[in-house]
Amino acid sequence: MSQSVKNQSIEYIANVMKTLGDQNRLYIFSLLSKHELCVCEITAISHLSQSNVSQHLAKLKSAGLVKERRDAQWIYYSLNSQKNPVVSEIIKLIPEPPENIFPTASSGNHSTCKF
Amino acid sequence: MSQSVKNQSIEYIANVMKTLGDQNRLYIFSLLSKHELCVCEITAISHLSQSNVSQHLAKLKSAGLVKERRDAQWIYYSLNSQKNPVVSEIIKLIPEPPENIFPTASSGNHSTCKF
DNA sequence: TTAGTATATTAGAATATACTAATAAGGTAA
DNA sequence: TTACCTTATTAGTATATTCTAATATACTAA
Repeated sequence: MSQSVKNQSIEYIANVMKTLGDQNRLYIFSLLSKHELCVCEITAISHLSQSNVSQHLAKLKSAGLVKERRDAQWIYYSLNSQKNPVVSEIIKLIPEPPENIFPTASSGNHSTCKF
Repeated sequence: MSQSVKNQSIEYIANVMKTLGDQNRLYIFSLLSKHELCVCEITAISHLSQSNVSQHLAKLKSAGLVKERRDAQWIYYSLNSQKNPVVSEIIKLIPEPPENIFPTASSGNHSTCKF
């Protein structure tokens, strides 16, 4: 914890809590705590609609909790742990998703998104 | 951390986050992290209505975050740190309220609630 | 008992949220 | 270019939330 979490304003912490206070968003956050994932992978794992996943990711991003990286058609999301000290503290609070729900390396070549 | 926070279900953690994802409730939670307070004290410090404070406290209690203790007319609320391992983890995330907003011991004799 | 104080509950209005369906936008590859 | 894939955005609906105002409940003390 290089920069103290406690230096954040209560307004910001409340916004983080509100953002993660939705079951589906917290679940997406927990997925990203284990692996960087593209939107279609999250959509497949979560059984939410693509539109819904996209909207949840936008809120997570707006709260400074995730970052994105484009690779061809795919946009990969991951937690913003490096820049945001709150993220690593939150990770300690949430249960880890089972590893077997994630696509395997062999299935993840993205010739087409079949997840 | 005698009992691990990570053993809690993601549904429960989401509900805790949702409960604390309101600025006013998070503020009340932060007040209680420093002092046990009765409803009229919280009402005075927070500048919220008595009804509103009561409703927020009911939600905090329903989420297992606070407990109450009656003393004559007054009901004192405090954090449920002993029974709920999540509480002490959350405390680490939130900024501390300034000490000078709390009623002093001399003003707190409750001959009438003048806070 | 009655009056007064502290807290909880209810009803209702205004606002915010999550979701679906449809469409737009950005990129790839033939 | 066109067809296709991935992601984002928009509009609209259903539901949830926060707050105020009014009232009810619980306790104390005269």
